[in-house]
Amino acid sequence: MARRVSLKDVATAAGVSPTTASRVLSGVDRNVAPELAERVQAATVELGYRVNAAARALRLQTTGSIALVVPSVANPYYAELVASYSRHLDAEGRRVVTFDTNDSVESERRQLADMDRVMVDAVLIAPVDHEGSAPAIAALAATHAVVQVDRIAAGVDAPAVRLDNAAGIRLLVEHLREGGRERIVLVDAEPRSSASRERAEAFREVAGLGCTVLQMPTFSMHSGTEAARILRESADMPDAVICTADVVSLGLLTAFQHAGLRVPQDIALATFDGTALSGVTSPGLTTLDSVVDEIVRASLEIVDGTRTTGLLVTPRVLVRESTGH
Amino acid sequence: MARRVSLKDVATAAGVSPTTASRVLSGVDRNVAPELAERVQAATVELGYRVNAAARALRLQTTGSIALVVPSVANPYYAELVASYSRHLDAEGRRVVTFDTNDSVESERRQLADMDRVMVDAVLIAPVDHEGSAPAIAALAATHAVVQVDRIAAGVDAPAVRLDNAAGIRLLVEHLREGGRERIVLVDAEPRSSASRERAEAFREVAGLGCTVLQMPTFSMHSGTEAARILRESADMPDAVICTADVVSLGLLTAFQHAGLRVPQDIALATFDGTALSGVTSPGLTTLDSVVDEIVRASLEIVDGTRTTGLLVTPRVLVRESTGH
DNA sequence: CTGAAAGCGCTTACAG
DNA sequence: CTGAAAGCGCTTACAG
Repeated sequence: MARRVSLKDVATAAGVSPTTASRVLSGVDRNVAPELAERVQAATVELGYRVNAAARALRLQTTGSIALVVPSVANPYYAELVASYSRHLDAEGRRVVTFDTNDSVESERRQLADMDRVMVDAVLIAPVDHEGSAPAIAALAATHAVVQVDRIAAGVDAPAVRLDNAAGIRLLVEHLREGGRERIVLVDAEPRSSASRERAEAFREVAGLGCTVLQMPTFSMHSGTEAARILRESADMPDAVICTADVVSLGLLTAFQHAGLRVPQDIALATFDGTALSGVTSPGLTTLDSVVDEIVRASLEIVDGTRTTGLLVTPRVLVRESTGH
Repeated sequence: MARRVSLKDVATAAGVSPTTASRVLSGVDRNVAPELAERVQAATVELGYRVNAAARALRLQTTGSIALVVPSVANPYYAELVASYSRHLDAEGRRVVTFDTNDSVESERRQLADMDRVMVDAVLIAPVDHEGSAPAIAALAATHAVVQVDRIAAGVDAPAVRLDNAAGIRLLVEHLREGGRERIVLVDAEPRSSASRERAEAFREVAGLGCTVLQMPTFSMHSGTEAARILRESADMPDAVICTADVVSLGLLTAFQHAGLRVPQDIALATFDGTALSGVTSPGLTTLDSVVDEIVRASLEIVDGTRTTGLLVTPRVLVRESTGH
């Protein structure tokens, strides 16, 4: 790869000024003689010219790129979030660049501090830890356009778009009770995120005696199989489980089935994210319907300035076989 | 957000030249009087200065960022690939920006054409389609540093780092035969990628009568449950299945267990990627050991110029309970 | 040890 | 319709 071809090279080859070449290629100013335009196009192809992103961004003061910072792209919920942003932005020639904080406050801090090195117009972030994530996000928000998605960090002055987790818990508990389930366990991650905290609090309020919260280290299939083991070894098995991440539900389900437990006959299982995963297991999993598209839409409106306030999305239950009455 | 604070603002506030301010902040030239350095640091904090990525990249002609273009971050195999690149690059102050082509040649083409708009030093790509992906990748390779990872596109002149898929198939078939399995089915995606083709070809060569290939549209849990349904409805059930993606294996496993089939007693199951997923199911899945780290290491060496040729990684079998003899 | 000046590669207001 | 010139915000070779 020799020195990269610049716009000047193209202009020289086409026998026009860089101004004219730029006008042709950026497609902004259509007032160029057709013949010149053609020569510029030809030279572009001939030389294999590609615009320099840094120069363009420096001049335009905008990049068309948005950063999305999530705890784990391996979590299907966040994978679907990424995919939805891609779809929405692709359609208008913009793009999302994804950063995985690996569920680590330290990694998140490092990557946010490093955000200067990436050209983005805004940063969308799902904070790892309600308190621990706050300083780095607040610092970033002082100089960048920041929107909190799915979760919030304590006291950060940036709009937030997320699910009403407490309402979600109340809806699922209600649904399970209507099916006659009384001994419900909530399986969640350790309450580091705002979302986990809100759910645990709501669950403790609404669930009565015999309802407990089981907190696993992370959202993973492994947490699901571990939770299944713990539940089966406990003195009194619950008659229903709510898992707050589809990937955890999956681990629970395979472990239950491996142990010969029938879902929903022996134990009901409800999940939370509503990713595609929840619909393709056997049996299908009752879940809160996915709000990924609402989150994406509202957060992009904030980025684009057509919306100024955050949004708390109200959940709905999507009933499938796993909680069959 | 008012006008962004520039280096010049910091310099003015600190009463030094932009040259000196730059020397302090870029940390390159330590020959600055301690007192001046201190004033610059103070002004930086005071004003909330953050370097402009575009200006820096334009001047330095390098960004420290690498693009990784994968078919689906929702696939745990690619999620682990992303995570591994992040780990390796983070350690040296560089970063990976991830692009999801959504298993679509059209989306891949669009995003590669759009790569000009993102500042990256190199592009690592796992092509969606052996033939269909070739033109866009070849065009990109003419102007960018490109490395093909995990898969290749036909006739593209860019180094490739990937698993020896044929060898992997041969090893797994051999392992299953040693356990007395004779009627083996290979469950793979439609042979659009180079990897799927290599596997199908190797399987047809090594597997005998009664061994068939079942090709599903995509790598997903849903493909796994569908495959299970198809196999159970077929006239003669196999006694072993090789799934070429862990996420497909997972779908198969839950569907088998839901149907009351025991793994491995009734049917053996081997998988391919060796992601964390394969180790946390019940039973654990026999798999090829993960080669993600080898792929990451070699591909980064190529990017950094300490390696010039591609690499075909030789697989190893990791035996777990799902193929128990 | 410090700073004035050049230049990375674009785009666009301005003059013609 | 076209082009010369300015300037986006940095970094560094050069001169002092």
